[in-house]
Amino acid sequence: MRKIFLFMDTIFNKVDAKGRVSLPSDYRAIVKELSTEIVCYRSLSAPCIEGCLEDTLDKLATDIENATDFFSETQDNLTNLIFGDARRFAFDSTGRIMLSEKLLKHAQITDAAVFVGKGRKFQIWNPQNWEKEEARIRAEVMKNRPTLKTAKEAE
Amino acid sequence: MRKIFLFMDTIFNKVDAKGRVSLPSDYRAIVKELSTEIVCYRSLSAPCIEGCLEDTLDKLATDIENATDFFSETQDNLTNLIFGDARRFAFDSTGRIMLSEKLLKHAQITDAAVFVGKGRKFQIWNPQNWEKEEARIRAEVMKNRPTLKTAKEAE
DNA sequence: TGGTATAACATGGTAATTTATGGGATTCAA
DNA sequence: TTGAATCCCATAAATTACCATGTTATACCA
Repeated sequence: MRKIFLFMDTIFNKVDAKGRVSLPSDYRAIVKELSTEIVCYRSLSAPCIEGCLEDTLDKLATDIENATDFFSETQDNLTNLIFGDARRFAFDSTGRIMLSEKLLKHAQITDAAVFVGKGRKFQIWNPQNWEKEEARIRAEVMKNRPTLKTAKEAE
Repeated sequence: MRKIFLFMDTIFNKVDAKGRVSLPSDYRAIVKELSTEIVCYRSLSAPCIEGCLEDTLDKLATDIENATDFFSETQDNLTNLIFGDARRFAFDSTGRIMLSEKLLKHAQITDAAVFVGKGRKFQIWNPQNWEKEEARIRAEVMKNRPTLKTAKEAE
């Protein structure tokens, strides 16, 4: 098992009439090291789908257990939403997954999708929506370039 | 992985019609200690490509996780921008990588590139642009020579 | 020190492989 | 038995691995 798992890059893929999408090969390579499935859920903060390895959600669960006093009730509620929403998705022999109606609707995805790497996680966007979102983020980050230090203080 | 490695020197290489460039052999020697790949992304502050080992980004991912919480908006923005842009680049048996259109365009590279060592990272420049940038940096540094002490205080 | 042999490297071209994607067949369940 | 989900096959395009050559740098020897 490799030590490093990072979902990266921005990949545009088609969604066919059956709702099938190819998981980018880079992503598959990562997933295959650990299992045959990814976990997806509706993002709580944006009109997109979030995906990760089950390990990542497991780590989140552990973090909550170890820092119960740190987490507020609202954050606790958020985790409930995530675990209640999340589902495993396996990919077939050609590397495609079939996303659910619920997820596609939330992300407004019909015939094309963009996979955006986020390190331990990734997101799946409607291409037009992502284009706007990327511009927004870039503008915001450039306006006040964060350091890890200020990022922490800003919270 | 070796503990000590530094990307150094400035190396000029050609870029062929397919976007292939030889990674300088010194750089390859460093990369080979750990894997067969480097990670490249568009610099946030200059018209050039930045490259490093995946370890370096993995460390960044961990730092972001530790500095912000799972639901942080800051974390969202940072990870989208950095990991959404980065990509792995493997080199073939002759030591070449194939840079993407996106990266080449950002750095205005067409038929030649300059690799500039930066310690843990390195940059890839359009030769003319680098010539100007190097002159600019040198002039600036000479004008007001920084020390590590003042650099730290300035934060 | 000078000259030559050797190895390493950058670079051009081509073959082989992988990937994304469409379509059809098969299975399963309501 | 109808609709949906899964599996399998085909293909075009993009990516990657491989081979060949000239050039440069290095090592070796007289």
